[in-house]
Amino acid sequence: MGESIFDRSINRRNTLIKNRNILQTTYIPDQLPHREKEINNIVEIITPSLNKDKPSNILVIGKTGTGKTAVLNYIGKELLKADPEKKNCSFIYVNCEIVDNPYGILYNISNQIITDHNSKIPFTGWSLDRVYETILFYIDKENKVFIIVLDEIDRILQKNGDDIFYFLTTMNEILKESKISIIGVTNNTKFTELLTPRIKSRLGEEKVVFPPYNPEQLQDILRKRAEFAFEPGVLADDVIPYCAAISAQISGDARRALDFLKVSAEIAERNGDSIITEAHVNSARSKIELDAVVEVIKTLPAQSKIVLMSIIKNHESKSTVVITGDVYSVYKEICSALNCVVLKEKRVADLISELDMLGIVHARVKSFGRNGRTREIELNINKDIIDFVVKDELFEPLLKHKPIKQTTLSM
DNA sequence: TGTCCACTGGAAGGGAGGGCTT
DNA sequence: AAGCCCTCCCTTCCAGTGGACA
Repeated sequence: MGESIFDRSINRRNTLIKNRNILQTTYIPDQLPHREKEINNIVEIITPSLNKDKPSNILVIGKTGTGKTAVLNYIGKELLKADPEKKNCSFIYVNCEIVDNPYGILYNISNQIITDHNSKIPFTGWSLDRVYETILFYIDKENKVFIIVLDEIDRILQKNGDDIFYFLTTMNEILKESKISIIGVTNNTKFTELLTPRIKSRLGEEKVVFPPYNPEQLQDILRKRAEFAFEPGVLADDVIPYCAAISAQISGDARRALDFLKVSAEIAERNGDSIITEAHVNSARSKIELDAVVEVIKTLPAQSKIVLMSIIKNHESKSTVVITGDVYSVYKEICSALNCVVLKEKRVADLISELDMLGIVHARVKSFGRNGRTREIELNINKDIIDFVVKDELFEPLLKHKPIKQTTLSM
């Protein structure tokens, strides 16, 4: 057998991590430490469903990484244990971050209710009314309670208003045999304020708040996972406390803490180190931050990239503050150089707002008196990432264009 | 004190693109 | 094939506005 270029790499692999899966943020452990109270709370509210009685609707509120999704998935599993044949209740989970339009949500719900392949709802094409009627029919046919979890529920609200919630919460008035109960999950503490009154009272019959984890709790969580995930003795003593401390500082986010641990281990493995130390955590920290931004920028639509590029160019060429109008004029130039569609001012202004929301730029409204009221736009990414944007293949024609311009000028 | 700038922010609507229905 | 429907991206329209300046 000849030597392969993979040999060295394969020998080095998996020496520290025993079970990679456990460190994944999607992994649901058998126990969820420090969420007992919240679990009990929810369980108590939804227990009536096992007797076909309709539980109250619940709003679950808590920041990212406080275990909301994990708890709900866990409860879903347990509910199935209590009613294995789904005679009295069914648990339905929809992530509204992935499908954020009314049709998509109803489609998703229907997929989990309608088992008969021939009666499934198509993923597009029907009127919402028809989808709604069909779902209603199949729900009622089952004669049981449906618990519908809408994760990241604020996503829908942003784009579509709360009509869909009205649909869902009024279903019970039409249903004869079955009942549905909604569990809305959000990390926006002000979520209820954004709802119209008719929905507010219905959706928030009960509220369960998930507080952020404190450093000790985070340590606990990490230790439980580390025990199964790592080979014994590969973690330096201070690694877990350190991971816990920095994530507690940020927001008590267990997901992030876990990520620190996982990426630290991966970095150590790649370096061929036999022990994971605080230094690895530090590299992990910056790697995670960098990767997140790069990922966001990579997946930006072309027009957004051009707008971002316009902002970058403005900052390169101007020492004064950059405002919406400046960005737009550079934007127009770049578009014509790239030979692509030129959007109108309003749209570009909106794209700037989107970049702001993604945290790539800071754009705050400011009045310049006689010079009007507009946004003052600052970049919120470092030099390396700016380079990354500029080198995007989308902007290659920009480099080629220059010589051509020069020749036309000299003629 | 009022004016006026350069937009903002919200609403409404068009039209392309997906796909179902008859 | 013609007629629907929903979503996405975009344009058009417009009232509203914070603060420098006259």
